[in-house]
Amino acid sequence: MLEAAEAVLREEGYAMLTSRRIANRIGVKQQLVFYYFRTMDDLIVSAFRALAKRELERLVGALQSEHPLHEIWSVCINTGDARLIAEFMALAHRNERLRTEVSEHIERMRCIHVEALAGAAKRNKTKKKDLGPAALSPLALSFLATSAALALTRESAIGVAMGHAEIQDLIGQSLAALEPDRPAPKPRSRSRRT
Amino acid sequence: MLEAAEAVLREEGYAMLTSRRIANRIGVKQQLVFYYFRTMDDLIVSAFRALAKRELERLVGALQSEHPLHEIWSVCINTGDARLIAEFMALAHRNERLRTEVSEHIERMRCIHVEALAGAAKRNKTKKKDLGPAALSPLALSFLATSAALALTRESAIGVAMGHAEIQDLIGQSLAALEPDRPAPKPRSRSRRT
DNA sequence: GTCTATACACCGATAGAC
DNA sequence: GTCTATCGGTGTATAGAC
Repeated sequence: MLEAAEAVLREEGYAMLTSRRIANRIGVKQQLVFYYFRTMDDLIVSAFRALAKRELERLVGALQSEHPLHEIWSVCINTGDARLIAEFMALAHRNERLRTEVSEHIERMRCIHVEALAGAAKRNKTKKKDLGPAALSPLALSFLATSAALALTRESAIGVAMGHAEIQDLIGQSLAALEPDRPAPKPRSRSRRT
Repeated sequence: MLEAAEAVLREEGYAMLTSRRIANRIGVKQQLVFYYFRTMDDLIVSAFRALAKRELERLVGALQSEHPLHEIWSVCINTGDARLIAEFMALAHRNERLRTEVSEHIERMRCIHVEALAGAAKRNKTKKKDLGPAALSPLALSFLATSAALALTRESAIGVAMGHAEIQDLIGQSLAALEPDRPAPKPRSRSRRT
């Protein structure tokens, strides 16, 4: 049922997140939604909690990989699509409980990023001067990287690509500098400049 | 009328952007909305166009100031609040005409940013090595700065501040490096770390 | 231009049978 | 747990008088 809610949110937007549509999607009656969730607000908060839990699990999974920084970036850039995030953000502005959930989730994720970056920096105290733009504090780096990842997915979703290739290259180089035991340097297909 | 629509969008979200609410706000009957705009979709597109025009005018105004880069950053960071942007982004995912308007607006703004940064870089070819993280291509710099500005306002709107002070410092230093004829180096009030 | 009147669909939520 | 029945409210949109 939360899956159905998430699908409606992603595909049709929060204005269409109604008890009837959710019920239809799983083949039950509309009133049953109010048996499991007292109000639509409760449902929304639960749906976000499920999404946040999933994302957190992906992130801790990435931490245990051989190249955690590369994995974390992959999680950021392949995050549940931009539409869903946009819907939850818009909802969070007017739903106090959701707002709290979202901000706590962001802070939790950022803490994990910072720890991973700090760990990589410690393992990497040799020749600091070759890091280039990656020579920032873990906190600043985490913020910039997640901002860029969100902007990349958001703009891709609406058909903007200007500068994306440059940013992908930049991130790739920074990752290689921070986590040098290279995991297959795949050749980059240069997307067109706009 | 477009002002009323924007106010509803900002304050109540796109689900509440109805002909009745807009009409109420300006003291007319609901049906009059459909006299000026054939459908609600038309109204939404017109409302975004008005916002985009306003933003563009602010930006070209900033270009003519004495410290264009500092002014442009000020425009980015004081952009129409995060809620409104979130609503238009969510709408753009399911409204083809709005999607086109939004992506064209983003590209237009980015082009202007790039030109301003390229101009500053040309005026600034002395000692490139002190630029720090600001020694990136104009395109990459523009992308990172706007991403960061959006993330700062978005997170502030929902009560997240982790890392914001660091990023503001970083931007401030980069601006000072790129546009050194200093415009009153105001002392930064250090916000609490979270 | 602005209004009245109106059609018709959908919404959240409750009460109560099975 | 899932259903039927039902409430009052709100939505987009059209037709037509003034």
